[in-house]
Amino acid sequence: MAARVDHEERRTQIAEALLRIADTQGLQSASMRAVAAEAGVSLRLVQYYFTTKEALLLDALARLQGQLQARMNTWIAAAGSPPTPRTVITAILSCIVPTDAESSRIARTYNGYYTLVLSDPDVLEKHGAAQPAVLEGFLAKQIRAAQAAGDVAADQDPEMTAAGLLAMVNGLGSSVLGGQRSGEEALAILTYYLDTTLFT
Amino acid sequence: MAARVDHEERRTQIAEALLRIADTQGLQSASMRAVAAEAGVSLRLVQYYFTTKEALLLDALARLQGQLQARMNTWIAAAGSPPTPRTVITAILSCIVPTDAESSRIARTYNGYYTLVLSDPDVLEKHGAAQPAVLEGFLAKQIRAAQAAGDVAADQDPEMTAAGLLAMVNGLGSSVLGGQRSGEEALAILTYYLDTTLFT
DNA sequence: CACGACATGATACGGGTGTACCACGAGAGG
DNA sequence: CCTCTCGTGGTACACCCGTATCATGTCGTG
Repeated sequence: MAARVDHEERRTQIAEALLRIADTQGLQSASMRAVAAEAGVSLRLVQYYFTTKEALLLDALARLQGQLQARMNTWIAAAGSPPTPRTVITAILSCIVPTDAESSRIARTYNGYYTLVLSDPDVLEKHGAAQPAVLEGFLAKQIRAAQAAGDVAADQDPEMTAAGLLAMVNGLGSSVLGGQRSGEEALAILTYYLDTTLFT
Repeated sequence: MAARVDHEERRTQIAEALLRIADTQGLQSASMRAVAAEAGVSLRLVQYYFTTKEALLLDALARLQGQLQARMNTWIAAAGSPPTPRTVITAILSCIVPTDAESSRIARTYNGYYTLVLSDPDVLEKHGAAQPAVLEGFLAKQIRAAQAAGDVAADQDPEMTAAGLLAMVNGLGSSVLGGQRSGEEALAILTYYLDTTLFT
């Protein structure tokens, strides 16, 4: 009944099902059985390809991270060629705000993982990369470049500004997910800040 | 065995136990049984004073909101007399950032409720007040007053600025809870922004 | 051709969850 | 004094969870 099968393909299929459930019903609803049903396989198979639930969650998180990274690259590339620090900064921040289906999905799911980490910080250690810190560093570097190009006032501290900016985008995302405002409104608030007080 | 008893007192005792668990173990760990044990009463009593779990959650949320409101009032009062728009704005935003035990507790618990709302938006409707919107309005009013006092540049849009500011504080709180930085660092980022680019 | 590893199915186990039900003692109202 | 309601305890029910176990069919390999 069972020929040799591509493990990676199956793992992708199952992990994607997990992410789909996390998007539509929240990460807390992503039980082994629910994932199995969503992926169209038996519960046993989920256990077979990811021995434990934690392993499944960690694997799916890595994929989610990759998806966000890919989205950022796309947005940066689409922002203009050649890319200037200003367009890169705008692209990075704008592509996080949940304005379309994909960014909403990513934001929702990331939030689920965030809550998970809050209740069990060990997960964060088992999962190697500390993505927010490196993103923040990258953003700070771009701000510094923008200062060199004269697009940002020279007396702005790049690290402080990057941290504040990322926090703001994150908070805007939360408000959209919570239904307080639309994605477009959130994007408008971000753009207003960028054009009015960050860039000269 | 049971004399007539003060219902409100018992309800407070139980709801506070719920909030204590939400702080230390996360809202998802606040089961009926866990709350009963924490409050030192039997499971039956939790059912008796709050018929359903949803009612308990809603009641505790209202109390949490009251606590945050009280904290804000205290901080505003402590910020200086007479209060100027500038000190009020600084106080409101600073008292949200999780720098001490109480603000950490409030932030953590609010985040738990936020996640709950994401997976079941009906809860938000049953619970009347939309606190973020009114807080944002109040902040916008203070910014407008600060503009009149010459503390904020006149060409800043008060609503946009208030929304961005609140989002930033919210995002900073998340980063602290997630262990990305300390409360002091977050407060420093906020203060830097306030003193360097919001206030003249 | 046979054997052993791989892939899959069905199901059981122990535990946790919210809610419902039944019983019973103590005090208040007639 | 009797009765009835209030406060409380204990426990049962139905369901969901993650994980473990056993069985079985199919293939690649010797």
